Amino acid sequence: MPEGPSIFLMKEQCERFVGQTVISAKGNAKIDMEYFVGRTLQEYRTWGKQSFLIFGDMTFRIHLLMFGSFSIDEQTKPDKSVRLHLEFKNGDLYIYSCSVKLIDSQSLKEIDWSADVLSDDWSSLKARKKLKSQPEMMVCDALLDQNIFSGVGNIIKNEVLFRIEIHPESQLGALPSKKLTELITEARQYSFDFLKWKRDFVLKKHWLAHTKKICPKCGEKLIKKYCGKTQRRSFFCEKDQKLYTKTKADP
DNA sequence: TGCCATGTTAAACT
DNA sequence: GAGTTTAACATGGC
Repeated sequence: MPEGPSIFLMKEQCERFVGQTVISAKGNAKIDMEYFVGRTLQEYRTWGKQSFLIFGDMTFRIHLLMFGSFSIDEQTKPDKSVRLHLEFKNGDLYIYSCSVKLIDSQSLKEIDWSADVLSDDWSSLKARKKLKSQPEMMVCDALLDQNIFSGVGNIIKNEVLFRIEIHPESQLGALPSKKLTELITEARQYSFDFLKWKRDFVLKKHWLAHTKKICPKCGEKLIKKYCGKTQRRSFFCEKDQKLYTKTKADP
């Protein structure tokens, strides 16, 4: 469920609750549910994989982590597993196995909204600056860095690197300028492709590298390796994806 | 049954 | 204290 585009789709479905007043708030999230009863959902905003339900001074911050899910109107899981259930006049929102935090709405101002790859405010220039400032960093880690590419997850990472033919363990500082541009452009572009395919329930069949065994370009075996500081699995083709490194490997 | 995975955070270490 | 490693959490599919 939860890479940025999935959260974006969730927002689309939840926007019907904006302007609505909470009739009841329940669930096993460790927060003061009563605070929201009688209050109106003023805005529903997302930043990468995070969702913000804004109620005046306070905001629910929801993160679906790896296994989170939601449903609208119909409770789809056992009652005790509902993390958050908001009842509105025009429907019900149920959210499961996620992280729910209550935050001060003021803190939203500190978020760099331009880092969200799906946002209209996305700034490729800022992304470039952030990437430039960490030349030692591996591209596989950079793509998963939510401060740089908010919303990008492991699937998008693998597909982007395959598309632009860069080895996941390449270092940012060693990338030619043109490749750096491709990295930034494609991180956003693939996220929109992901969104489109996810909307039509055809995402998986468009995967070229992620979870695949054979390279669709050259037919060679794909490598599966846990790369970088993030130690997330990477699927890549040693033949088609070039390794750019500046510093020598271990002495 | 056991393992793994679209993710993050906090505690426990060096 | 900084930086790093480990553990924890939660669910569904193979």
